[in-house]
Amino acid sequence: MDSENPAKTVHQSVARQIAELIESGDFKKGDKLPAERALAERFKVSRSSIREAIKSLAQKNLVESRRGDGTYILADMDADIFEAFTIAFSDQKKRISDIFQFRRVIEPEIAALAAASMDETTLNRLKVIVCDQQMQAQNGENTSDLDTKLHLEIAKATGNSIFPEMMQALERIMKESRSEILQPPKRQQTSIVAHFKILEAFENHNPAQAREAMRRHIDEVEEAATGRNSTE
Amino acid sequence: MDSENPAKTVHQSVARQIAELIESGDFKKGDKLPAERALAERFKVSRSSIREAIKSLAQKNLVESRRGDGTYILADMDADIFEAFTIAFSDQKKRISDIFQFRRVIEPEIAALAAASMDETTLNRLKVIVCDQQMQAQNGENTSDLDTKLHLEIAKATGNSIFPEMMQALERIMKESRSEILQPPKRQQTSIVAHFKILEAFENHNPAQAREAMRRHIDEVEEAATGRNSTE
DNA sequence: CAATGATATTGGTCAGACCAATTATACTAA
DNA sequence: TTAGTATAATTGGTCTGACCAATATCATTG
Repeated sequence: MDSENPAKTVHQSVARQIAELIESGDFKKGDKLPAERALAERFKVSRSSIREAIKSLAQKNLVESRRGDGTYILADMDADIFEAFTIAFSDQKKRISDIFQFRRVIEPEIAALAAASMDETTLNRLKVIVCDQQMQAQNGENTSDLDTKLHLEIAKATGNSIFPEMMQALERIMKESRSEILQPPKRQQTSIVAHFKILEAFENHNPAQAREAMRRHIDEVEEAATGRNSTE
Repeated sequence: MDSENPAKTVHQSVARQIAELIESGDFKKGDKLPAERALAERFKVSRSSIREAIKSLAQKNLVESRRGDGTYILADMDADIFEAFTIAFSDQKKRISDIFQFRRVIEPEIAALAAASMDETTLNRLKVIVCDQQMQAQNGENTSDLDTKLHLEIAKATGNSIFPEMMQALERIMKESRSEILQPPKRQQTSIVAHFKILEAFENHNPAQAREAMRRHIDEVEEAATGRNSTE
């Protein structure tokens, strides 16, 4: 990944060297790092560069500086360091969880409202979408577009134009957060099963059932998105 | 969250100021930030501090520095969310009943989330707002601005920035859609009483209570707005 | 032994200089 | 005129060395 690249700036190089020192066990969690001036001499660079390097590490929550005291190592750099260096977007992670919290609030209610005012033609349209999805999935294609479309159509089914428009806004936000979750086939199938359950609730004109089915669906999707591996 | 803390270092303060500049629209996405030397002069701090501030913003993927070129604004995440909702909402005028249906779905949940994560300083801020509202009402003034502010602050208290951004966008379309509902004094008082009940739920850290209090409040407001009596 | 106060050490900030990459400008040649 | 090129100006990256402010250390004192 990034363990072998030129490190085009000095502080990047230093940050990596410090991380390696920690990783190699020379320094461990809770220890105090050498003073900035000492590190500067040791690495033959200026104190500014040391400071910039430390700042990078601090931003990733790997170390913490205390004025007048020293800089301390927060994390044990086994798996942690890999995570910190590859993720590098703790804000992005927060954003994604925010999005799902929002969806968890809004979408079950949307499903309930849709169930309450569901008519046959609308239901048929939804069925077509899910069936297409099922077929695409069987062909190994990516079904995320249809997934988006389904959620949007459900929002439209509420009869309240605010809901679909909000869904589209949400879609835009998710795209910009570039989470772009590549669903493995198994996840896609799980998702489709959930969709059928939601359709079932619609067919029954049962808002409570729809709400619950959608809630579970969102939870499942979040689980898949937030990285709970998806190994097979 | 972090909008109100001392900023105990210079670069933290500067980073926040720059972030605010971006948020306020003085600088927008894709723009080039002023040169470090210019920023240093503008904020009356050394270039080192500017650099440290920019470094923390860069780590959050808010800006990106290119040597020999400049520092560019990648995104203001919250502005993106607000924009997405604004675009989605601003198509046409919404029916008032749709707006209230939407609020009935979203705001009780927001209140519940806020109650769950309520801290004392936030609660105090809310109390100040409602108290001001009470006083203004007694003077016969219109309190709708404070009302808006309260609902927004509650959304912020969830800690999820999507909610407040959405509320602001919603506020905009409400302003467009409604013909300036002049709340009669009696209605204002009813509203304020409801606000106090919501605060009570917050004080108890009771999400269910907060949800229910907000739900009733929205219903009352809708009743007033859609003209359902408000007789005396 | 506990409280106190001087001193040393540390991270934070500042100033000014130079380096290196990029852009903008002016000039030359086709 | 236009294309290409050398040159200057601007920008972020690095360095140096100094001082500030918070903290820790330790000798002094009661």
